[in-house]
Amino acid sequence: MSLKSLAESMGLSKTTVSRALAGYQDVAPETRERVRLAANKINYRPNPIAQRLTKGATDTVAIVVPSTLQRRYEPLFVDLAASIGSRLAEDEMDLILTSSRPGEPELAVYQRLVDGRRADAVIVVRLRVNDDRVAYLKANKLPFICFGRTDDIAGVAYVDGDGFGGFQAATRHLVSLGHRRFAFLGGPDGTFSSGNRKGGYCSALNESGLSFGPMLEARSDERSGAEMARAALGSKPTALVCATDRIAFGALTAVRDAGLVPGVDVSVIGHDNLPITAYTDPPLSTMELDLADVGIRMAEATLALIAGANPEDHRSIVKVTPIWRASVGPPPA
Amino acid sequence: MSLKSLAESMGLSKTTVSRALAGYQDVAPETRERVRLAANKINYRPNPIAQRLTKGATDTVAIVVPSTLQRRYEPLFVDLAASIGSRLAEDEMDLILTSSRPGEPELAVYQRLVDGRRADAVIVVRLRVNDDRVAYLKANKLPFICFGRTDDIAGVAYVDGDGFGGFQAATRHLVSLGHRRFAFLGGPDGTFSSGNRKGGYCSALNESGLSFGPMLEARSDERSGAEMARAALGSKPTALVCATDRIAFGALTAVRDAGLVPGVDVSVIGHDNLPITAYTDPPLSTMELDLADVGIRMAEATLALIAGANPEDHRSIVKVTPIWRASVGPPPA
DNA sequence: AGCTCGTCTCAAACCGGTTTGGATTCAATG
DNA sequence: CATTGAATCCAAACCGGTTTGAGACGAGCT
Repeated sequence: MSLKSLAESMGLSKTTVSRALAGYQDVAPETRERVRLAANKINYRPNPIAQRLTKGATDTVAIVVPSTLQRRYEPLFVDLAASIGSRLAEDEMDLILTSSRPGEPELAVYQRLVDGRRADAVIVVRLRVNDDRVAYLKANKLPFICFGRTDDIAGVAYVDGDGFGGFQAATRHLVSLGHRRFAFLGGPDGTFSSGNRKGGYCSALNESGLSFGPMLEARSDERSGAEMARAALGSKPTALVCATDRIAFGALTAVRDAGLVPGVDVSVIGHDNLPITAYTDPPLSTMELDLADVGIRMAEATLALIAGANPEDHRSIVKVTPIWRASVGPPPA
Repeated sequence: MSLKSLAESMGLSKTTVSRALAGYQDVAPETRERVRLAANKINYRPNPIAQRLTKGATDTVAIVVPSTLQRRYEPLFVDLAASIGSRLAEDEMDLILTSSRPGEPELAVYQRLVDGRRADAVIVVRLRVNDDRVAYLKANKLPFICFGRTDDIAGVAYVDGDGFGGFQAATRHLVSLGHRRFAFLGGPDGTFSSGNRKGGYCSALNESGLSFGPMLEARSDERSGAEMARAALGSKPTALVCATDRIAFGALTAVRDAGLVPGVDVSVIGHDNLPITAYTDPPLSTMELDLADVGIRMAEATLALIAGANPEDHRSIVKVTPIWRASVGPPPA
């Protein structure tokens, strides 16, 4: 079971057995092979805890579930986490999932991670424009990587979807279909992604000389989507560009409630390509970001950071692809 | 930083400092207090890895993301995991998220956990009637707890939603509304939860002397829900009882595609109370299971198991509450 | 004074690995 | 034959804690 007992049973020292298994050259090839066979036979695996103690590392990366006051519901979070985790596992690293206790501020989780020395690096999601978590981690020199960007990106590594490009392309397409009156329904004010998506939206309207129309911001759930849509419909837009699918779901409801037909009277597009988008009435246009790809990139960047890489060398922007469905059509005549 | 340096800086031995912080009585009260203050001042935290090494435990619980060949999308998984994790954190335990690598059988993940000695206990979700993971964990004596039940529950601990009770109550209600022709759209054949829900459905129909109607089983996603509904509509049911919300979403689409009005011509009910259910057209009736509660129960059971408790003493069934919305109404005249 | 007992403290061993710095053996070299 | 050096192997130290077993000291008792 233990290195010691294995060594004793072979009449060798712990040192030799350890080095044999690690493949060092200063062990006779014949001995190396003998040790390997014996280790294999009893299915020996070095105790990871002991290895970590000597290495002085935890071989662990933490990902923090964003806390929301309400229900946490983050449908795509697992996809991302699972992808990160399975890439990390290839390097014998564990991914731990941490979340704030009820009522506890989110930053407290990061504090626990820092001074409990429970992880070699942290993954931060749902970035805000001005993010205290980023500042805290930077100050405490714990390597971290963001899913999403933030305002002060000096010295930070990130992987992000190209929200700007996605929303720009989508909005251009709506313009080309003939839409002239738009509204943007965004996520929470401070989140970077929502601002970024809004940027792409504005940019496309700008180049066509069209006015931005109402640009609202609230929570990124269905309820808030419905409320924003209700407010926006006052200015008779023919297209609602929504920062997330959940907002778009709410918008669909509001459009119907106003006696209008989504996809005919008012076009709606979201972002995330949740599986259900293909099954709403009408099916929702949306944008897709390959989270498996994002996860792998994040995991690899994390490994590099732990190895001492410069965070600024580990940034990437992943393409966002619009998916057109019946919730978008030409504006009514 | 380390116990040793703290001890030296105070002119005490490691032993005394360690015992003082642990609150042993054989340290002079005055010394104990002095040590506590000094430790506090430099914000000392014992290195968890070192503690684990002596304790011979990993202080870690693993939860395995169920692998599906397709996209993993498990919208409520995070809610459960976050709840488990935050309860475990209160006892200084970490929750690690593991998932199979692409193409790897799910059981391999459990094997890695067992012989890599990376966790003190495992959480198993998405139980199958006949579950090789359960058998494997039992055989290898790694404590585990299931979210859901399985066929051979001897020696296993579980927390599960009362799918039987929920579907029974819901079906009774449909009967009382006047429905007489039903269909059940289930999840994958081998999953316990789907079978259990079907059981509740059958039981309610049985007691009213009604026939079960078509009972289908396939994947629990929207697409498969649509296909099953299409097939079931052949026998002109007035109510579709669906094992999950995602199946129900697909069913709503199929009903509309057949030129029928959901909630008027055909009632539909799902299970999970995904946030979007309140925003479909019509809003979807569903059933709710309090996952925060489930998570806490599971975490506490896990802690007990690790402490050596008998698994069979740690089983609970959590209430499932139907939520009635416009997708359910009386049958057409 | 000699003994016992309680109180407080600490050196050393241990957990299970890795790494350092020899030690031993033997063949090749001068 | 003495030296050098390569090839092997290993004892001991280390990572940072916890626990065991014992020692030092003073008070209380005979």
